[in-house]
Amino acid sequence: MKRTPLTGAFYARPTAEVARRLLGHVLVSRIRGREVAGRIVETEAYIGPHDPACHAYGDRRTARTETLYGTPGIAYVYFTYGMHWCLNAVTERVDYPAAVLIRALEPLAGIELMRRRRGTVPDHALCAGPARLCEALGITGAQNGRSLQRGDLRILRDGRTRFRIAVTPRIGITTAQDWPLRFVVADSPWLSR
DNA sequence: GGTAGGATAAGCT
DNA sequence: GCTTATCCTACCA
Repeated sequence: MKRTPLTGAFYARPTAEVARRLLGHVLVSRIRGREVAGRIVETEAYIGPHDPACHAYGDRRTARTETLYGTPGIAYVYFTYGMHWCLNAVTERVDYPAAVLIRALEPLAGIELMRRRRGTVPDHALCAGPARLCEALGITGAQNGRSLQRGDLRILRDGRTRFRIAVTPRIGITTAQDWPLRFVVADSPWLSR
């Protein structure tokens, strides 16, 4: 079955809606010609200048956050805690800084390569966390600002699977801790926690 | 099963 | 100097 990329219009909508609707679709990495793929099972929304947990809170437009202000459907990849990369899909409209953090995948293809990249971890931890999935897929700052519709990183439509969605507060943040903006495939064994 | 502490650097005040 | 959209290991139960 042929899968096609989610279009720019898919991302040009309210961020929480994009976060919810990304669940079940497939993230494919073809970095350095090697294909690795997983189904998105956990996301979080970071919604613009009025969201205290968003990097662009207060409309802080800097070299780092510039990508968040870009075209919906590009990747925002940032570096944190001195050693980890995290992947987002930019949403809404140009000049409005919002994105969806991809927090966990169900591994679908290239699992041997994921194991080599991740080292000695059980399979359920291969892509269970935003930095873990970036390591498993080979994602770094080289992908920041790149389209998710073509090239090294793509998110492909897949509506075949049915599942229940659960909503919780976001993880690892210190402000706006009660905002229900984390979306998960309920009961998936591949979640970050 | 659980949690505390450390790694390690960009970006901010 | 302090914080951070994290992860791993060590240790305790």
